[in-house]
Amino acid sequence: MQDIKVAVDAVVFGYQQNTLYVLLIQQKFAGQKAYWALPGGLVKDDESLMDAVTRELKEETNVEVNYMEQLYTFGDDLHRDSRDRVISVAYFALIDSSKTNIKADTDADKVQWLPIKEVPQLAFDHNLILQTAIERLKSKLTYQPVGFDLLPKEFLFSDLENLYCTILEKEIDRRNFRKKILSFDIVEETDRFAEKKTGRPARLFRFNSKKYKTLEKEGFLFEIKFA
Amino acid sequence: MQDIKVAVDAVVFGYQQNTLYVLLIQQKFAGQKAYWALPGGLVKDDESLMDAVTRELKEETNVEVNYMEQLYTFGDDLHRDSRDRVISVAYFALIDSSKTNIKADTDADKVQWLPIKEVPQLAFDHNLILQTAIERLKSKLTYQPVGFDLLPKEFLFSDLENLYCTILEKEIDRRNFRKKILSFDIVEETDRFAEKKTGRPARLFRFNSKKYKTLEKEGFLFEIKFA
DNA sequence: TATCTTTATTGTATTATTTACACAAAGCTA
DNA sequence: TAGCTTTGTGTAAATAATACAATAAAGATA
Repeated sequence: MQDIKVAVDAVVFGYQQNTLYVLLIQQKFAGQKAYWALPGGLVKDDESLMDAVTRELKEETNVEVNYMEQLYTFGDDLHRDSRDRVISVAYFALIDSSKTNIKADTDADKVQWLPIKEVPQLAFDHNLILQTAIERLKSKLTYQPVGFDLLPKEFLFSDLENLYCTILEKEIDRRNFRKKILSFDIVEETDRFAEKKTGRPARLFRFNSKKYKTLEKEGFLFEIKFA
Repeated sequence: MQDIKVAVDAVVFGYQQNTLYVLLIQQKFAGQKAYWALPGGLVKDDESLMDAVTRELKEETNVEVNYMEQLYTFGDDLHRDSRDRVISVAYFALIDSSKTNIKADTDADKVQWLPIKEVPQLAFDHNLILQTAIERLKSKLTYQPVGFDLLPKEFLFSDLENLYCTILEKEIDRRNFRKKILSFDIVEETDRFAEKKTGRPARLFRFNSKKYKTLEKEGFLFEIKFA
């Protein structure tokens, strides 16, 4: 008789002002050291993996994401959870964090966005899961238009550019970047402008995901590379 | 108390003479219709996922692979196995099938290589798993040098070219393909030639995986694209 | 109101990469 | 030795990537 438990965990990324954030929770158990951890939990017998992670996210953080995909299943370390044999199917998710109301702290739980550069030691093997997710994000940014899922519906070109610079940790030539993105014909300008304090007003742009899906079916490949 | 079983399944690809094969098994159970299936089985409480799939492969098919990576975890269809709730962590593997002695058929089991174009309806959701693996193979071929794991240590350039044509289902310009591969400097010629019946003798080549790993660390990217 | 500061926007020349394309070389056979 | 078969090779044209700097728009300031 097999005795292995199945959990799901979610790495939810948010982006704001040149900083990439990850969503973490802290559950308080009497007498135990409280580690920050990825949201997640055990899968119920009658729910799909995807439903399980969606439910846990909602329960623990009140967050509903823009984009989610399976990341990797962690089950090679037999003692990744010191109590039982638990394998975790980890998910990778993106959200426009500016529009999200994360759950307020309760007596039992805390929830927060933490810059990925400031993530401390997490529970279980969650640092490894996070690291895997960061690599996935970096590589996905270059071959799928997932960056838009981290931004508001209408955004500035400079925001998009900074998002790429920040996450990929590279310098980008602004002219070439803009030329490249616009050549894909999946980002369109709106007639609105950002409210800013200083400098020339910046136009707001919008990602046309319908158009992207159409082009994708026709064989179009999104791809961003840098020198 | 959770009641979900954890299985592993392996999609093992082999290649020979312009044909991509997958390794399948058939287990005979009294009174049941016998479907072909991917090799795999339940994970033991004290073994890693990777160990489990390696063990099952050895036991069921006697095969040891050149390359293996986790593919995807199938657990969204609650009835993918009609008996119990089972999630399956699927693996993707490559092998030089010419050098492999697969297990001989027994009273209980059959094992065979089947061309992917001739795969019938399989057990459980194994057709879906296979399809996912084929897509992974196609995409990996273009950005990692995994094709070599399907070929003998020493191979003809025309074999490599045909492998790409066959799997990607595309035409390739021989000169440009050769130029591209050689430009990576990870394939070296040997001083040996193939024994052939007809035509100009063809030189044998070898993939230098150490060199590839070195270059990879320095930031080199393998990439093959076609018009 | 002229000037300064700040950020947004745009184009071109150079270089590198990708593509298209055809004929000679080597061995075998008749 | 003529013909068949498969291997092996180079160049020109087209396309894509890169490097690079001046102008536009608005508000702040003198």
